[in-house]
Amino acid sequence: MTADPVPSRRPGAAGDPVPVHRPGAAGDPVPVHRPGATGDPAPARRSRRHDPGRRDRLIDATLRVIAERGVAGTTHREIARAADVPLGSMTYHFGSLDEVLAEAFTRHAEAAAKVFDERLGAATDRDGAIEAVITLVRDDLLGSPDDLVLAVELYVAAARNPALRAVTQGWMQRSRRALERHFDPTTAREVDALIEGLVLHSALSTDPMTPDQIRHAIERYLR
Amino acid sequence: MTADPVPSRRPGAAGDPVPVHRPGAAGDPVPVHRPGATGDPAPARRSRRHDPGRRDRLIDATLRVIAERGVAGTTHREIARAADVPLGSMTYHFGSLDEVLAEAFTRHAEAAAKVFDERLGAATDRDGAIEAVITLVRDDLLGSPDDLVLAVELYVAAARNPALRAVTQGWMQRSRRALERHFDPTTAREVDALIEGLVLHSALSTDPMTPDQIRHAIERYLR
DNA sequence: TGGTCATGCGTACGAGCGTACACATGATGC
DNA sequence: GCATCATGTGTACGCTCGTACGCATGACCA
Repeated sequence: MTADPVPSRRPGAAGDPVPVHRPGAAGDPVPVHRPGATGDPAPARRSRRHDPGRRDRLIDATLRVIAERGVAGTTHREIARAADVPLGSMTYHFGSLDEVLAEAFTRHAEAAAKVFDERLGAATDRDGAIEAVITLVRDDLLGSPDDLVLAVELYVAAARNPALRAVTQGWMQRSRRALERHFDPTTAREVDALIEGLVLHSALSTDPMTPDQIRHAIERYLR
Repeated sequence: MTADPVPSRRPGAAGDPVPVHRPGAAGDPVPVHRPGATGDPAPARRSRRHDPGRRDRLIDATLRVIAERGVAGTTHREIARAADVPLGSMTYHFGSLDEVLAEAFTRHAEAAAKVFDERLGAATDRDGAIEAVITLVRDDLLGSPDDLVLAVELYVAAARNPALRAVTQGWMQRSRRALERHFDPTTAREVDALIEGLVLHSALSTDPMTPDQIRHAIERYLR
């Protein structure tokens, strides 16, 4: 865990997006993966060269590992195992573990913000916006426990790592901005905080709030 | 990080509270500590036997380390260094690192709940209770950033560790109970969540809420 | 005061980590 | 079809971790 200078070596020194590799065949999902039905011993020697989209799959795998084992349990080896790629592939695609984490969290925050935008963008009046907020919390946020764990993990990681703090900031800003399309800035900020609290409490409570209770809390505040 | 069976060896096998050691001299704070003003080389050989209260100081040191480096950066060695005791002392007083963490968090939650009780216990009517909540959030929770970090760290640790989850549960329950002395259960729960969200947002925002904004949010909800 | 033994400490071990880097590999240009 | 060399992998290194355990130490009893 070091966020020092020098993003590390890596082939494509100057800023090209994907590490290197040429265009090649079209990017079908999961190019090779598990051999199919082989005996357990002898892990087999698969041709795995030229796998475009591997970097993306690595980030997906990272999010899965974080949700399952927490940031503390997220290692190069664990991610590589989850994505079924060799360990060396990690240092090839990413300069450091911090870089992987930051990119994974960025992607997650991006996706979450998108849901926020969509839900609230569909509303045309204030009542619709209130319904949208309720749906958002009840179905999207509380509906996927993995996302919830990811959020908490992101919070605590952000408390320590400035690069991640920027991600958290951006996320918060975007959700607040979405709320401001329907409510005044003060209300937006307060509702945002309320949502945060409701989600967190529900996530950690053995006696989680019911959908009706969620609805009640939000309506009480907004009406 | 293993929470398996067998709490480990340790001298006082059957359940005695403090590890072992006889009564001895009265428990003054910080029995020995740093030599005073010695040259850096040669760490000196201090007599350190018979140090009652060391276990307590280790837990205090643990909380300091967690606040400073996070749960992930909290190791036997780091705690021992912070408390200025030898590494071996850790395994002598605690069966495992998990045990240290659980005990530290329990103490922290206990202290936090006490503040909650005191603030709300002093209130005699509903308006007083609302003022108490505002003071609590503004001065006690947001006033000490360390506590705030500890809270978030506890949350994420609890998501993974069942023993810690009990601590979090107890804490939440106690703060809600305190609120219920002045508000109906539904309101109590919702206010509790609101507080959580306000604190979290303020903690992570580069643009933290002002005391007035805190007051506004709570009053809006409760009046 | 001197012997005894519970108390507390120094040190070492095996495991797992992030990262570096030499080399195998197979797509590309002739 | 073959030589070439960028692309991707296997492996090893140095480090820190949690934990175990043999032995030094000094408080207590006679």
